[in-house]
Amino acid sequence: MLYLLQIISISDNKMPTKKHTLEHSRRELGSAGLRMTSQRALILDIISRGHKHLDADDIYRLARDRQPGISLSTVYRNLQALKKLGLVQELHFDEAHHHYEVKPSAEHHHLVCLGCGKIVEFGCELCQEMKKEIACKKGFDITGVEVHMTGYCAECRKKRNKK
Amino acid sequence: MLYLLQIISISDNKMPTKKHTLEHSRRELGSAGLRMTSQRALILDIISRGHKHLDADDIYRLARDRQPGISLSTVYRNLQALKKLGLVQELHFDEAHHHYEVKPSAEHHHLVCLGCGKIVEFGCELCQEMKKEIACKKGFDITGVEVHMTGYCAECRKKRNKK
DNA sequence: ATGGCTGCAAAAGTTTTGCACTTCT
DNA sequence: AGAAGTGCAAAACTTTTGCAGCCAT
Repeated sequence: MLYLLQIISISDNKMPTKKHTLEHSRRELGSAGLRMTSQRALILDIISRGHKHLDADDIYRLARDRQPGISLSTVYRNLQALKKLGLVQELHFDEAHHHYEVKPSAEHHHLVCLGCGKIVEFGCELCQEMKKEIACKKGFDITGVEVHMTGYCAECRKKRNKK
Repeated sequence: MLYLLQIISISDNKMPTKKHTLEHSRRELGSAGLRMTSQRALILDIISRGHKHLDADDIYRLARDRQPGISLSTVYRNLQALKKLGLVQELHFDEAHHHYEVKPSAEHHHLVCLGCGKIVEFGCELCQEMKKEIACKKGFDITGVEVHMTGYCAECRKKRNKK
């Protein structure tokens, strides 16, 4: 499976600190009848710290470093729960990997280099316009936008030309 | 795994007929040292006819209806070969399914209703601008853009409000 | 003829589930 | 207390691979 998760923008406008997001998560969990367990907190922490793109297994291994007994099922179950809750959001990348990342507040998208695999994030004002346009045209209430571009970065283009 | 394939836009401006795409495919295959087999043709035909979003298994079952001996490995191998060749392109949707669709000529994107699962396709001129903007800002040569929006369609909104 | 392709079966990998036990609230 | 959560192991899926024979070119 290949997808990404990102923590949805914290809805208050203050700088979201770790404490904020943890408390926020706890509230969200609570109001859904779910609990905050050490595993859950650990997983949330890993996802929100890790500014890299982590997959389920990466998260599992990182979690195991800090809490050796944790099981992979727990990771999967929690990713699913958090996703369902809306605390975490799936993105979909290339074929073989699932990654996870934080999205502190601003909506951003991904640009993947097909040469070196580098992932660049970018913000985009046009997306907002696009969203409005499509919402209007199709009569949808749009809740999420994900833009995924692929191409070759400057360095890889240079390398390619040399060959 | 969850991704979509779509036949990349036929590069001549004539209305792409089945014959055209098949010949085109054959040429592309040939120049890569690959062959056109009955299975390959069948799979290509299924993908290019099926205007629905089919996953690997759907394709397998449809193929089996017409050629009972075909194997799932063959479907996978072909999807991969066609993808590598660029005759087919992967998209990434929601979590649990892989779909395939045809993209006759114009770039288009997807809007998924979270209520009823309906998938609406849309074209978007802003995307071209967006592409240019990002290419320029990040120094990339951009080869593909995929936009994926989620939300609720008019009907599902009505239903929701009634509740 | 010869190198790509296929079917079959087995393997590899990822995600889900059943169950008994534990732990938040 | 009671419901949600956990670990473990097994199951369910999806995708990939090895191999012997087949078939486009």
